[in-house]
Amino acid sequence: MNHDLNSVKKARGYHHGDLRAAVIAAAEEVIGERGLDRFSLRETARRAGVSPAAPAYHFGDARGLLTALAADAFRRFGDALAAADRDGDRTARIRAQGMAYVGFALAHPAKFDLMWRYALIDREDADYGAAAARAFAVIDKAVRGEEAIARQGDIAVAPSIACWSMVHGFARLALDGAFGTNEGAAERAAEALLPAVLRHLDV
Amino acid sequence: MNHDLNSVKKARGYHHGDLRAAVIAAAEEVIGERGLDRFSLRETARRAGVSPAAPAYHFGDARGLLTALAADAFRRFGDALAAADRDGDRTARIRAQGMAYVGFALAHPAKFDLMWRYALIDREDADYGAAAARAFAVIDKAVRGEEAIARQGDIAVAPSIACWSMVHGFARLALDGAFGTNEGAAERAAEALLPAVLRHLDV
DNA sequence: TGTACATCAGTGAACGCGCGTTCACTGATGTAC
DNA sequence: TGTACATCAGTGAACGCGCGTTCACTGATGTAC
Repeated sequence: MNHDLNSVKKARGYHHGDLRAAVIAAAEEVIGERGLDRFSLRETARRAGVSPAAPAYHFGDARGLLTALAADAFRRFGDALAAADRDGDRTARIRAQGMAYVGFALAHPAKFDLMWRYALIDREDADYGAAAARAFAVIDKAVRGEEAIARQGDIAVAPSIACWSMVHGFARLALDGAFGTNEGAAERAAEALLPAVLRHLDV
Repeated sequence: MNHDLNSVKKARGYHHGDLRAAVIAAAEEVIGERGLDRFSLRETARRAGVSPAAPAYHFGDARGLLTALAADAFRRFGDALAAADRDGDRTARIRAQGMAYVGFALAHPAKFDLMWRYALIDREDADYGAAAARAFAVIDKAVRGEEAIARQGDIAVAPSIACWSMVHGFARLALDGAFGTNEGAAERAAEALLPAVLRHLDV
């Protein structure tokens, strides 16, 4: 267990062991602490304990690193949505997923920012695109159901987009302080307001 | 007519005439062309034809300028929402306003970004806060109606938040390329998809 | 099992950049008498 | 109406900063024989 951490700590010198993963983790730490707008590749390298040029070997440039991190974030996001899609009637499933959507955004604000900040990432990246598409597929499956998707295709996607829009908008507004800027205000708003808000979604 | 432009062009030298407005306009131009992430105070000063230190006289620092610009943007945004709130039944009014909401975001993407990017602005600024609050009040009035607001207060604000969340989320997703990244894809999505999406809002 | 050599995965110094802000200054304007 | 003087609204050079990237290099590892 904890193989990664050990290899990271021990294998000092020219060969790090798993620098790629270590740099991703460091980048996550940096944007988590300083916010996405103050991300820096040099600071990330510093935290990973390597020279400023080291990340380039694995990611090419800063954009490449952030794209990899965004893809990773989208995968975890999709997993969180899928995990929330448990048994129950359709309405309950959709609401549970909506709560999970907003919950992820509030728990990982900088990551959530990054996932959508196209100025900083390579939106043509296949890995990123696949992870993002999969997350939406999880929503679409809960809202329309697999048979309906197979039967209707993309034509009748409006209900899923409506659901997506509502939870995405709520999450963004909460993160952007629309429901208060005090410590924990967003979380309290999500708890107090989101269930009532989701009742106005008719799909 | 066109007094501003003339005074700007003629009054070269130590006294500009209306540098405050000129700097705001230049900043708007900069973020419109380069995107909010590449805003720069020096570039703004360059475009306004003044020294890099000039904006400080009116705005203190870069954050002060962006805050003033964001407040300005929120005022116009509120105006656009209010202008869309014409006669018709309640549902039609709400939908018209939703279209106006998304329309503004797509027409002024950088401004819309700025309005919510509080890493860059002073969220405690009274002018900004008032302009933002007024925009939401316009939505709330259309969704709940004036008497209901007076009667219920903030307790029953959920329908308005639901509406706000849905249109805000749709706008952000469209801007962030969720409906396609080609030229005009966001606009086409708004036209083709948004009316159908708004039908799933039950307030 | 030992050795030569290619390749991998880094180092760290250096480059040039544009940035936000400061500072001492000064030309233009407005006001009091 | 004229003049002294305070205040306003800028100038422009300079400072120091951290940044992303490049470059020549080198130690560690893996492979072929």
